[in-house]
Amino acid sequence: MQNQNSNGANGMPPSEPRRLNQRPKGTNDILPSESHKWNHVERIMREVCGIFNYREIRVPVFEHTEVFKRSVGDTTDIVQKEMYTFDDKGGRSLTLRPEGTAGVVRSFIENGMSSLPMPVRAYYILTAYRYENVQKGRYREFNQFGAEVFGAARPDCDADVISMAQLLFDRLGLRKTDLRVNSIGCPACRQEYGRLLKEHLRPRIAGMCRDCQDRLERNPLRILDCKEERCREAMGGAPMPLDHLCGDCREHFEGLTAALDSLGLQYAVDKGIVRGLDYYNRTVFEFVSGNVGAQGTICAGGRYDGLVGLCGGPDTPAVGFSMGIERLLMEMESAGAEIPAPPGTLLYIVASGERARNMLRPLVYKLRSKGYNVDMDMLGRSVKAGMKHANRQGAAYSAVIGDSELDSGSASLRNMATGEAIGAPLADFCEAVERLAAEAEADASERKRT
RNA sequence: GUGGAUAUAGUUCAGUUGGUUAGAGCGCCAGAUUGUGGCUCUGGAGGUCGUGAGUUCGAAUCUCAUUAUCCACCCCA
Repeated sequence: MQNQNSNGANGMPPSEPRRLNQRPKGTNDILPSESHKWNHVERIMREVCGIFNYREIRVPVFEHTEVFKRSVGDTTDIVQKEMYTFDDKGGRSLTLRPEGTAGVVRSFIENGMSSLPMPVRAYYILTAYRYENVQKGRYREFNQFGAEVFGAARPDCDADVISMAQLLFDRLGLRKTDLRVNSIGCPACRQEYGRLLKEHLRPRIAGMCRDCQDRLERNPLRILDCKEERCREAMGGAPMPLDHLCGDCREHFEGLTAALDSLGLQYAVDKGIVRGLDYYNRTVFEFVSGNVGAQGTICAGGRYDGLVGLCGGPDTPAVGFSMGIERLLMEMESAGAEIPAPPGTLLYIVASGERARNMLRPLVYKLRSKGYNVDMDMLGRSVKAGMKHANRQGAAYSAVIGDSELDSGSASLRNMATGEAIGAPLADFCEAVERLAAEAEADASERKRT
């Protein structure tokens, strides 16, 4: 068969020119027109974390593959089929982080943080990577915000962590997030529970889906999470982890609910919540909302008392959560949460003629170095087109400065909202602009108060 | 890994039973008598119709493959 075109032949991946301007599947550009939303959300996260005495931790985008295998769990889908794993040129197996906790725990151990005064509180805002099929609220590169507390075993601490997530939602304007809590017990009660569950399932397993048949031996807890109708039916009357906790775990869970009650937090006990990562024990919780398509879980967390020890550190209790920022933003969008607009242009100057441009260049820079958002024409547009651009850019004020202003030594500052213009001698133009800025600020804070 | 839908300008979309030079709104650029925005009017730029093959005298339109996007399952934030 003849093929004169070397690009895009049958079965070939997209041709090179096409790849050059197409982002990889499951990645997103955060455009200049929307980055202020991210900045807003991240700013509030940092504020709330500050209030709760968390400090930011930044960990590498990639780790030794073992770090994730060990902590996330060898049998999980994440490790088995979703990790971006590669060998570097030195033959080391590295993996792009599929979540945040593993790297934080590694760092906690490596940097001897267990000898710091407890509890150690840390938060992170990072990207994570999972090779999955893309759908609404689920991407291959995604952003996570998370918080971890090390060294506090009491259930109050679980409630403390949950209350931080709640305050964050409040401050982001999310009123309708449902908190669900559960306990999946410790390894001891889980072993006992696993036996009971298998007993319940053995006579019914034949009628259940393939996945659940596999799960029976590998990870029976996951069967609780299955959405297949026939499996849910078979699970009717099945024992639930929460009903078969050991004494200590029971006490811990009661301590948690008591603490949540005392904080006045609304929650529902949901015996069906399990976690997809192996490291959790005892407390697990989720914040759920219905506006992100099928991906309703906006925040998920729980306790992972065994993880630090499992990764080679001293036994250290820990709790934490993480949330997907993309999902959070979708949720805010549909909840109509207010997101403040980015700061706009105070003054846009239309420069007419080379003489004016030369005079204005340092003037604009001087105003900018004082902190004012002042802009001038960069394209040599006509006065009319320049005004049009000032309007589109949302400038509060505009000024036209050309030969006649230079000759008369005076320009006028035009209020773009009202159309009125006030005179400003070029000799103290900066002072006039500063006065306008002060007024605009006063107006803004006035408006905020009412 | 599985299933469904979709792919035409920067963007949102039209495009008849296959027929000549593929259109519109918005956006962008420019103009509507001297150097002043928003409204209106006029003009302009911008498209190998996702890619590759096939059927046909002729394909944006029909067939197949492929890639991508969206949604759902699985799983998860």
